[in-house]
Amino acid sequence: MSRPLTEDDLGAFKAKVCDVAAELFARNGADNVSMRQIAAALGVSPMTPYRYFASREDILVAVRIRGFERFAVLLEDAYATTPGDADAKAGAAGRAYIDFALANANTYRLMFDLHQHEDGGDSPLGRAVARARATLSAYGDGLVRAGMAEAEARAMEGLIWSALHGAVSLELAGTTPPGSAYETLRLLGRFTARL
Amino acid sequence: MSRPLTEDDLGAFKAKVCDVAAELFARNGADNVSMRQIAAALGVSPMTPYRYFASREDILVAVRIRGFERFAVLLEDAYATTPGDADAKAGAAGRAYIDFALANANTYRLMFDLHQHEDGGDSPLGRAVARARATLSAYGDGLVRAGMAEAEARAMEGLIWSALHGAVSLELAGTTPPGSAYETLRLLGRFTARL
DNA sequence: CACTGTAAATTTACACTGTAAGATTGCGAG
DNA sequence: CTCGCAATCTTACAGTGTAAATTTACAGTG
Repeated sequence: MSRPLTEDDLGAFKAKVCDVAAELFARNGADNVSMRQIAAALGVSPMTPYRYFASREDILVAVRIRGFERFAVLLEDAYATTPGDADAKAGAAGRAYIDFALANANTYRLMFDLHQHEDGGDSPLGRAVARARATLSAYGDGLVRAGMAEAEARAMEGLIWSALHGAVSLELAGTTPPGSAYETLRLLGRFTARL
Repeated sequence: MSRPLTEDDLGAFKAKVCDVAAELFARNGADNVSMRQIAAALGVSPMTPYRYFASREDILVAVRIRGFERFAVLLEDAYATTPGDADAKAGAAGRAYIDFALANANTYRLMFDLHQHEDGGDSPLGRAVARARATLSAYGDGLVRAGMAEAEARAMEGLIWSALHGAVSLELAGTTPPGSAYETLRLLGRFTARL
């Protein structure tokens, strides 16, 4: 092909790799998708993706970021478009959280995979995670405005996130029966309702 | 070697495989340990473990079971030996939970790996998980005795487990900062304290 | 136009994986 | 001692991620 590689074409190809990889990961689980499969689905030779990504892990990171962004949009929408007080909005966001996780199990697994090596947080991935967390922060802001101490409100966010993530993780791992996550959310709503 | 293979010798070798594998998994992470490494650590040829386990996955399951059993003992001990009311005991069990997860990160990851295929629950693994859950059930029993509806008490257990598992998972994945899990436990204790 | 330098893409190759299949070993029974 | 067979070891294969060598095809020059 041609000599230089436009910044745009470069980005476009990277995006295409992400699309194809995300699709394959979602269908088969990230562990069951090889570089050769991704390349084949792109109609390209096995080594070509390496011009655009340093390694397989790099592609995983890129797809994780996409996942967190899609996730963040869903949570933001649920929170913003649901009428009512902060608790009603938070409940809707909670349901959106669980729905996303259960409907996109493999993507959710990939996003929260425990085997990734943590980076400081000031990375593209870190920022995508922060955005997904932001909806929760909006809820915490409301608590602060209602008079709760800042630290307490942030800890409260942590509890909510932990409970949601724990509930869907246990359900996805088959450790708890189907429907458990919703039950946990229901109980969580009871708690948050009384301050 | 000899002709028959005593039931005991068979079990003894399986146990040795588990010991060695658990050690390697804990040190390097399950993904970074190959059959050949396990065999080498046992001083045996690469295919020998296959006389005792059907597959690599089978060894993972066996090690998972051991993990859950060790975990269950810790939780039971913390609950049983801590003086005070049910909340004090539950708090101690919660601390034991977090300590175990953070101190044995790779083992915990293996135990709660999201990529395992769920079996009905009536398997050796299912029973080991149930035993680890039992301490939580003891707490729920106390709630029932104190007048809470059965279903509500069980859901309460689910919430506690979800919050603990979520908190340590997020911390292990580097998604939340160190110490977050303890903070979540603290807040959880505040809630359970007021019924 | 042919020629050439070079970036992109492909092919080849290597070390490694889980594990199926065949070859070897060494003890117990006859 | 000899034979059978269970336990083990060796070999082999299809697959992996990816490094290195090779081919391809265009932009710019004479």
